[in-house]
Amino acid sequence: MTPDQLGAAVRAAVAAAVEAGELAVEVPAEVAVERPRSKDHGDYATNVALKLAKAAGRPPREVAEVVAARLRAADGVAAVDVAGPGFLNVRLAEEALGRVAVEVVAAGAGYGRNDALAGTAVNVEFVSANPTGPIHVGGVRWAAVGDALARLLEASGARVTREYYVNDAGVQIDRFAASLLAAAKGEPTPEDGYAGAYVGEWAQRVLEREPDLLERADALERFRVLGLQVALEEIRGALSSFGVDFDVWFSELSLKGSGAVERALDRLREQGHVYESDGAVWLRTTDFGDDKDRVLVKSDGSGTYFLSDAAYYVDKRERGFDVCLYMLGADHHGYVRRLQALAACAGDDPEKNIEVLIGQLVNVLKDGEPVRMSKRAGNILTLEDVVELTGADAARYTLARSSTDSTLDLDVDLVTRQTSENPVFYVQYAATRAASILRGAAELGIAEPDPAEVDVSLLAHPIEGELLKALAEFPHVVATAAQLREPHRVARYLEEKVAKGAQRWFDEKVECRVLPRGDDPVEPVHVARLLLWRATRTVLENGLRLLGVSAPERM
RNA sequence: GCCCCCGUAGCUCAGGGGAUAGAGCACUGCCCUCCGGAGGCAGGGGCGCAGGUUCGAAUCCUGCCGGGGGCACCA
Repeated sequence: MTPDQLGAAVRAAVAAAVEAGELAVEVPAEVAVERPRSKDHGDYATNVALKLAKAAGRPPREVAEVVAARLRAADGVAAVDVAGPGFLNVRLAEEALGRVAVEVVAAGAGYGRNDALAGTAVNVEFVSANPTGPIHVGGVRWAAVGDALARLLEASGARVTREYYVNDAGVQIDRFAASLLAAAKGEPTPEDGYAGAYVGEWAQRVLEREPDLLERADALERFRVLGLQVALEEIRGALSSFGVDFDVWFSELSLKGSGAVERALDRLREQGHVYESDGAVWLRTTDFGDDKDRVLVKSDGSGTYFLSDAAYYVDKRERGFDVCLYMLGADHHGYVRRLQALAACAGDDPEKNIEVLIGQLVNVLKDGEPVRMSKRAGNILTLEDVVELTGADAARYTLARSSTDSTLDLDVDLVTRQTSENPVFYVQYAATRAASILRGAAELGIAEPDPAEVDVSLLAHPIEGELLKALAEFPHVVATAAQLREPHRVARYLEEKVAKGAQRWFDEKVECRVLPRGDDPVEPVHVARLLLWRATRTVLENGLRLLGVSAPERM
């Protein structure tokens, strides 16, 4: 029985009590069921009585007794105690716990999914680094977290589009083109130009396409066009080898040709938040909490970057997305309010249609010293560098296992060391161990059982119970992580609950052995444990998949 | 000056109002040594400070202190 299933039973108990006139409250839409820290407090606990006491006008413990009386009759519940200020501590029947393993194996790759976002189209825009150089380590964090979040939203039933906004319209592209041209000619980097070693390499790639380029009058323009192509190929390839594939590469430049800018201006005017002042066209974002109004069209007639933002947002909504998710670095936090105000100015609900997530920066440490990252200076740590140092799995896991609210110290030396100090190895190793045992069973000729025919009440060891409860939490972890946009919750759960539980169980080599020794016969308990190992492997696979990390058969 | 994030164990970090605040690394002592020793168990040590809300605060609110990032008719 999972926490959510028990929650439903608790609600039913409350509803029955209300029906019988024992409680005068509204049945809550959701009740919190969690695993108590102390083993003395049963398998699961709920604070429902504490929450209902005020509305019921009665002491919490009294409410608890009423609910407990009903809950004791629920299927799979062995005992219910009222404890402390009014907690309900529930002990499950062994069989009810064992059924978790059956459910997990029966659901397979689908275990953990939910349909909370069914019918919702979500646009997840992330990375979107300037196409003037390789993806640097800050972008790598978003690649790892953004893709994991996209996977989580999909696991919650959403229709997700991964989108990369290509800033191909600004003066930085002029500088980029000029830098490539200078490098191709063997001239020094122009002032404000890009100076990394990659500039020379990419300039060569452009020349390979059009060898006579340097003699042509439109050389600079060609370097702009072809340089952008080379940059995008590089970026796309690097991200793809990182396991991140975007559905849409959206060109900022294309907004101008498509009429999207005009449509956005029309829509904003219709909503009545556009005005002219000092010869410029402004959007009155202060109507919706921004600290100042923003210019859309400058007094010289050209559009601002914010105008592109507006056109891009309106375009996304026109493409049918219910939720437009933006993942930005901390250096863009000032955009949050104006983007939300923009959505409101367009007549949308800034609480629903737009979400801006801010991720703190990554500090890269090497030899205990911070590594300065700068595209302009060229001393950069790129996505490829990180993958080369750690492997894609370790990098993705490490970057996705911390809250994006925290600045992350990525210690190159530590991540380079491929030891158990890196948590991904711990989790992957548990998955590998599960695979190894399943393989061993196959080699002994023990077939994996039909889940429905296993006597799961044989999984009676306390450590087996702990592991079963850990597996039962997975759907709730997935739903919560998706709802809060916090993929790191999945990683922490895998580490602390599943991998840990599996390792502890494995260590009970005498009492919880899976494979019979020597010529010992295969008994039902062995089969039941085999099922639990399969369930464990399934949750580790499903969880790692959500993070874009592999679950190897062997390491 | 204003805005955003952070402050939890020696270090790196979890903790979406609940019971005795958790992991990993490091340190100390054990266990398994024949399903993979890349493992397990135990111990020491912690919520920046001050108020407030609440039956209950690491969590929510206010102020202060400390660290990081940011303010544009740049892109």
